[in-house]
Amino acid sequence: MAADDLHLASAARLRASGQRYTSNRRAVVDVLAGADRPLTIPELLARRSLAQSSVYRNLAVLEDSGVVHRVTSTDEFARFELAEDLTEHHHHHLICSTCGAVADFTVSDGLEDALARTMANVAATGFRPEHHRLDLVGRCAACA
Amino acid sequence: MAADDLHLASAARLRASGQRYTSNRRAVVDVLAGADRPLTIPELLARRSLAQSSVYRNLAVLEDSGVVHRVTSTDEFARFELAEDLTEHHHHHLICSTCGAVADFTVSDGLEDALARTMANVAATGFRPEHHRLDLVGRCAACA
DNA sequence: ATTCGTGCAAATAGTTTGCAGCAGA
DNA sequence: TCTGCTGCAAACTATTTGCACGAAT
Repeated sequence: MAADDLHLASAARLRASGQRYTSNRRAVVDVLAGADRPLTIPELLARRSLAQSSVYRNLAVLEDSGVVHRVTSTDEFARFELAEDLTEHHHHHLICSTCGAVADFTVSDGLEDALARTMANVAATGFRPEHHRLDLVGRCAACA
Repeated sequence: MAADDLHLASAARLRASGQRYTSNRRAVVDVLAGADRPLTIPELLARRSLAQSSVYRNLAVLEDSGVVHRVTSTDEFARFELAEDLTEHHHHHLICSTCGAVADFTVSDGLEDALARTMANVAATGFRPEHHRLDLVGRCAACA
């Protein structure tokens, strides 16, 4: 997706939630769009000088509006990435069990289909699946 | 696995790490063995009256020794369960996106095989997979 | 006797929030 | 103008740690 379309789509989702697409929020989306993996707040602040509290607040707003997605790792930092339907890139995460680093990866369509079938089956138990989370946990190149 | 064998195996793993199997640690293993899902520290404390700091410290020791496993959800609480090779019950988690509740579930052997093949493929990239994590995120019965 | 575990209370750190000033509709 | 965003600093909360005492070898 082109950068302009991304911002247009982000603005639309915020507007749908009664929120504005301010320059700070645009900056957050920009930084996340330029990363090839989910970013922590310190990483985000290192790439764009913003008030920490505004970043926390804006990420919460962006998450509520479905523009960004929160990723959980093994360390104490929350990580954020753009929603998959904005990037049009369904992917999963490699998570380092030692340092908590997160990288993106994809799997075959066949496996994704199998996952989708599994989700449909579980729906019978009273649980309403929204999406799945397939992570590979192990040692990253730096920690191996 | 019988309760006695579980404690025997737990004691052996701790000893291998140069740690003792104290009554507090045994109590933690007991409580986790009696739960059908990962427990938070508050939940653990509610089931057995222990000092909070000891529970945190003992869970860290038990995790290092491979007796318990830490589970991450969407809320701010860490959750703990017995290691799969102690319970002999490979499973995955249903995670509520609203309240963070976690429940266990299993998938077909076919899907597990496909996951194993995927893990083998990713190994080529410099990442050394240790295990996979397949979670279904959605609304639990209480939050639906 | 010496090493390690325990429990209380204090410290730490990621995240959230109150508030006064500013900006956009 | 009026609502809501911003940024600073203070508050909040899960988790960690210092320390003195007790238990185990």
